[in-house]
Amino acid sequence: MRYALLGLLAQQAGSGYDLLKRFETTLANVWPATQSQLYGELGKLAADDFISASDIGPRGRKEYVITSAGRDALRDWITEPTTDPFRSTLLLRVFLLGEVSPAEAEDYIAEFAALAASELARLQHIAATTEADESRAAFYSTVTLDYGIRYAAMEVEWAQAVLKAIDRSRSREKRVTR
Amino acid sequence: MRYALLGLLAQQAGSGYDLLKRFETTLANVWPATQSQLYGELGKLAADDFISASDIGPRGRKEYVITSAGRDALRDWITEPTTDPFRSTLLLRVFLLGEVSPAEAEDYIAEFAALAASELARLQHIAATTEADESRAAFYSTVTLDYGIRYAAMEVEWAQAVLKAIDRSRSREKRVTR
DNA sequence: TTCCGCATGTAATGGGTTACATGATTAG
DNA sequence: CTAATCATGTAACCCATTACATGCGGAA
Repeated sequence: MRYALLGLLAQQAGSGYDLLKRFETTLANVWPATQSQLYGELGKLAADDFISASDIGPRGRKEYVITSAGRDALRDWITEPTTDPFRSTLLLRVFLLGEVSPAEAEDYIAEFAALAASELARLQHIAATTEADESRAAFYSTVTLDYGIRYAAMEVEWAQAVLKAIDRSRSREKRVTR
Repeated sequence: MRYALLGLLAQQAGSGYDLLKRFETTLANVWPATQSQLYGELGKLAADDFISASDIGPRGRKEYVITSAGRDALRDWITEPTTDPFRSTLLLRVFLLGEVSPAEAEDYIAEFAALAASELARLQHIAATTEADESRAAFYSTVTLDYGIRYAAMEVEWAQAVLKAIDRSRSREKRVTR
């Protein structure tokens, strides 16, 4: 969260409220966070002198700006190698799908396929309705969107492959039982 | 975590230590957890009567068994629709890659591509060296592995596409500056 | 008898989620 | 005047990570 906010402030200064709005339309897709968390983290960033409240406006509005120490910290963080521990309730459920009836398992996968397909459509819609911009920030924004699209497409294909495999093993079982 | 343990116990009873071993070789790939967490959760599951210590052996070993309440809870949970909030430090970094120099950005993606490729190789090796088994549990285990392979392959392709796009925009910039 | 593996836990800390809580401005 | 939006925060709780802590049993 820390670096999500620092990154948004590096692109453009603003208040917590501003950041919240920008956050929701951009980073929330790759890094969900709540309003509580955002304000809390802003306080900590300010305490560490990575950002500073440059101005206080109406309603106690604080305009935050990134400091040079903040910029340095951000750049260091961005180029650190990524080690994302992978954790998925979907795969946890799938792994345990042998514990429910074959019919329920099939339903579960089918439901997931539909969900993934609608997510794919949603992202493709965004890609289609966003016009290109020359900035580097915009470039990397489309690149992250592309990741999402490939991901969703992969999930749809996988789910369909699983459904086919379930069908195959069902007809095999029938043959044996007969 | 709760249901990961319940699921393992549904497949086969055992001690915390047993579960830890089984966990490491199976579910840890989709749901990382530590030994601390495992023992803590076992205590809570026992307090909720989802599991019970059927026997106490040497060294204070407790043999846990799933109860019928536990089985019911597990089945209910497995068939609940999946809503995985997606959170990725990779994509957070990529989104902010405009904040570092183009050369650093390219390096970062190239490094990631290599990482993803080695992960893909690792998973394909597992798939190649695991012989098939007829059980339903084994079927869903290969299905989760297949997801991992498709995922890693997708990441490799995506990273390569990004590298190509970076190259294209670099040569475009050269042309303009000239 | 000594070491490895079995076997179980506790404590501190940090991040995230949910819910609660309050109040000022401005547009209509 | 009144409702929507701007704007900021606090508190309780849960989950996960890291580090620490202890001790028995069996095999060589």
